[in-house]
Amino acid sequence: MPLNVPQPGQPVRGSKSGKPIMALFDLLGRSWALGLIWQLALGAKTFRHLQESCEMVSPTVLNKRLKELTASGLVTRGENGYQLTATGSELFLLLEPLGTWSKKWANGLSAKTAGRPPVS
Amino acid sequence: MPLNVPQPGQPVRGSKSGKPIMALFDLLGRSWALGLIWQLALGAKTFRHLQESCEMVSPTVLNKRLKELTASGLVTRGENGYQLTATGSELFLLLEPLGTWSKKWANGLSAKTAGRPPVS
DNA sequence: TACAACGCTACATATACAGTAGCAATAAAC
DNA sequence: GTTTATTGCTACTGTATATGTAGCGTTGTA
Repeated sequence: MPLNVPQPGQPVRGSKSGKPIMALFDLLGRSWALGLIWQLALGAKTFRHLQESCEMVSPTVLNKRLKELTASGLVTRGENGYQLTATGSELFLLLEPLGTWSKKWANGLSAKTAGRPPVS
Repeated sequence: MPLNVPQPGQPVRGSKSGKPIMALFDLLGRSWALGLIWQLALGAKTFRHLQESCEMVSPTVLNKRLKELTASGLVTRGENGYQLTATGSELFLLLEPLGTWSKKWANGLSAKTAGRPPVS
């Protein structure tokens, strides 16, 4: 079972060039990768706890993602389970603004689809 | 062919709650979604031009992603082809920092794997 | 020695994506 | 008016990726 972690410098899914941003997008563009980082940012969690907080993730994929994220230096394994590395936390800081943005986005969308006025 | 666009408020892949951030992660965590936004941020492009700049995307998926992103209000179709909406550009602004971060990340990784010192 | 929690692995099934071919529509050129 | 070119797709097949469920081996606890 090859791990096939997208690594900057070599071709990745969606790019022959291997530009870092493409490698990153490949890594993050896999099911539950972003969600995992989000969950782990809340604190260290065990494998089973991650399964619970991510209700719909299969152990197969969870294990795969964790290995990939570990190989990419974003996640590590401490005493309390899996947790973000310094690099991982750094990435999370960049992702964090998406949280509030997504709420605005949600309001705008529901306003369109349901005819409700947007909440500012 | 149902479109199945992740929409905040209803269950999405990876979350029964339908929290906006989860819907967003579902949307962005599909192959080429992030890459497309990145490409379109450089300017409006036609379907074929997108195919070229995204060398490894199949027309099937490209069409699907474009429809999803359009339904999500991030992309629209103008005279010069597909382009980001105001909302889409807003999202891109949040994603942009990932570009420079990914380079640092790449350096850190190659330093580990190849024994080279990290470039600061 | 029973029990419970943990970190997985195995397997079957379903969904998503890649890769290639080609069609219908539009436009311009001959 | 019929070639030729470009565009925006759709259809189809094969492969990769993800889900869903069951359960094994290990570790700790009582």
